[in-house]
Amino acid sequence: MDKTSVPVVVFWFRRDLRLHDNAGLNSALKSGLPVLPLFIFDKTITDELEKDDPRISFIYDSLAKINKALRKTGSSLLLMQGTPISSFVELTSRYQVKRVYFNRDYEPYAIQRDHEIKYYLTGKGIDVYNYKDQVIFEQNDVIKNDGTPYTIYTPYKNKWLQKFISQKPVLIQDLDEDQFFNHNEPLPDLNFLGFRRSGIKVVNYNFSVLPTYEETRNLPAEDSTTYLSPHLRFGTVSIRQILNYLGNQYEIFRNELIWREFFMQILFHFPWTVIRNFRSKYDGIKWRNNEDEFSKWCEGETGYPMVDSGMRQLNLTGYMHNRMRMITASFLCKHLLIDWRWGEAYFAKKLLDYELSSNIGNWQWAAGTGCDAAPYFRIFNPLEQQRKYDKNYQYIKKWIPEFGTNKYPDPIIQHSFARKRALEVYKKGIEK
DNA sequence: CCTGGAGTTGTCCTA
DNA sequence: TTAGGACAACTCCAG
Repeated sequence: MDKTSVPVVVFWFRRDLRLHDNAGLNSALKSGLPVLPLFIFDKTITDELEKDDPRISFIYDSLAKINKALRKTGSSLLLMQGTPISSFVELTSRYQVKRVYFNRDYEPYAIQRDHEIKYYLTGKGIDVYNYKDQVIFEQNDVIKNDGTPYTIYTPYKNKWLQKFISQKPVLIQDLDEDQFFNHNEPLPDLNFLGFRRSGIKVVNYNFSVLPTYEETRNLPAEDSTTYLSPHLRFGTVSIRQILNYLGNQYEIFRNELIWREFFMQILFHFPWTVIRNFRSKYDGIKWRNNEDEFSKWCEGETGYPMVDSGMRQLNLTGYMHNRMRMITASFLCKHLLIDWRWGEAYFAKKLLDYELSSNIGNWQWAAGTGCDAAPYFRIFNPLEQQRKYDKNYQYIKKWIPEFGTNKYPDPIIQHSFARKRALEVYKKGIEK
């Protein structure tokens, strides 16, 4: 194919699937050259997923929306498939690419990928520009006075807020629609790309629950969470716009957004925690790792309704209420003594909002191995949690239709026995 | 360098 | 019925 004669700059969409308030895209549009919008279905990632993974469907739908808006400007999205490097080899052979723009991503794989792409492009004389977009504060923006990263949430949050409040209000920029590259690339359909549509759907986020969020956020039956997380994961919303919208209200909810950035900077500074305990002190724990018990946990067949209901919500919808995530995770690590990495991997496969940094951080928290983690002797009692947070069995009955009949299994383990055993195994694991 | 206060989300037992 | 301490001491962080 002949190289088009028009010089272009490329904006590479990754986890920022929106046209509005997109830092890298806005800068590309100001470059003075027409912007070619690009998305790559990265084989290294998608080959590990099921063909009908609901997250692929969501990405595709988000891209289709972007494409529809681009069509009105006389442009369209270029969708490629393969490894990022092979895609850029092809792209630079087809277009006169002058610059490539993208937003920064802090996961170990992404850092490595972006490094390689930048090396390849700059070698061809193409300039690469990247931007902070998915967080308010990244990397070393919020660090201690001695220059090292925080590992405890509360002081991190205090510094985060101090910086956030003292910075100038963020201006949300309008999109310059005349600056897109004029072309007409048809968007291939999902099946053509080798995927199938999933029955599981990402729902829209809902801020109408915020006024009661503080009182009801721990009651899974109330369903009073925002469902914002998958949108933050894939960047269909802008974190700046959300914080602008919140203002000084809804402090408890805002804290959750700060947790997100806390764990992102933990992963950035301590990438090895993806596979290793944050605190090596806990490396000696002898996990039982019983496969039969693990699959019962996965399927929601442990006989503990407060565990099983959460797992079934996850399996059926791709969501799990936050309170249930804590209970199911604690049960796996403490009651069953199964390595947190097994649970982490299962959540990674199933959660629509799966975010490496939060998943690792929170699983290590539940296991007691993480930074700022729950003390190991803090063992959730699923019955106590039910009395506190689902006392009318509303949530349980919603997700376990056979609850209360003889079809529902007996508990696979007795609580007081499991509790004692966990205390012993942990204690032994941390002995010097 | 030293010091003291604090640390997301619990549970169980005893008085 | 309810309040308080034990769980086990440790590390982090600011002054």
